[in-house]
Amino acid sequence: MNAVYENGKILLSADASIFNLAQTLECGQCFRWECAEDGAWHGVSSGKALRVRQTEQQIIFEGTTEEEFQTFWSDYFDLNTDYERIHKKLCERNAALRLAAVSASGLRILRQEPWETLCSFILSQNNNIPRIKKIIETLCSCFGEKLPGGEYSFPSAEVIAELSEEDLSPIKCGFRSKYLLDAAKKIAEGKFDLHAIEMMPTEEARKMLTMLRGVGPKVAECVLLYGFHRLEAFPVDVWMTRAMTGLFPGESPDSFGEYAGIAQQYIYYYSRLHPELFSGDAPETSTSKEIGALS
DNA sequence: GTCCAGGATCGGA
DNA sequence: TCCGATCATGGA
Repeated sequence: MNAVYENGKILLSADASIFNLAQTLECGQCFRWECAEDGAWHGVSSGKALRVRQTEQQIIFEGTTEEEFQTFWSDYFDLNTDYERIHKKLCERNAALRLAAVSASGLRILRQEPWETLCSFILSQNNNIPRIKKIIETLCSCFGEKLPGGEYSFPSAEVIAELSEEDLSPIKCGFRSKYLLDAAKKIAEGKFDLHAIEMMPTEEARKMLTMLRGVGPKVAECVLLYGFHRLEAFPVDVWMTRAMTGLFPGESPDSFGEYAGIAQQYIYYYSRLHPELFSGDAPETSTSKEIGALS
């Protein structure tokens, strides 16, 4: 993708069918992006704040520099991966996956910071997205560092490791606080090397992550996919279970191949877009008939 | 009041 | 190995 620097902004030529901000930032992979009334998205990652918005032909990045864009945001938004090719490949699998894929063709898997991703998905268990976002926002404003623009960074493992359950009570994360503290202490004390996951085969990385308390199969898959960009990871939550039953009856999650994680995001996005189709007592609609006709 | 949410853990069958 | 209860919290 072609990016030019102009008047303090980065202008990236991109069609929404290839890079769609709303699809990317609202698909449940990240929790620190908010859309303002003017349509611009505001977010923070690795202690850097950004405003970004989408027009007909462009993605416009503001509040960053050319240097920071090239060395950080370009990687964060995974601009060097050819999603057009992957999307096409997944569309060829079958009609059900094509249905999901076309609903989210501009979705990209962000390359998020592993520690923040681990914490976020520990906090996600048995919880809903609006509340997860609220908890993380409060965690950052209470214990993160204030950035020049007034935003807060995500607190490091070392900072959280020094806290008690009582210290964490304002963030109202309930029973998850002990999991958060346990992970922070193990990592801060060097008993768990999160950085080492980067070099591990995915299967070994899975086992390693689930050794942390509060990290089961689902959370581990999310950390692998969103924090370590293992595109073969395939998280299954209650939404995915319903969507799999409806769209891919009898099929195993590991039948989706090397880009299973992206397929999973298409399916997840599609199921959230049409919750009525997978609720069990769905009324008969043209789309549900279409789904029924697939199998 | 009940049910549910990007689940994991625990004890008992 | 499998299954159900339980875990905080808040919105629907």
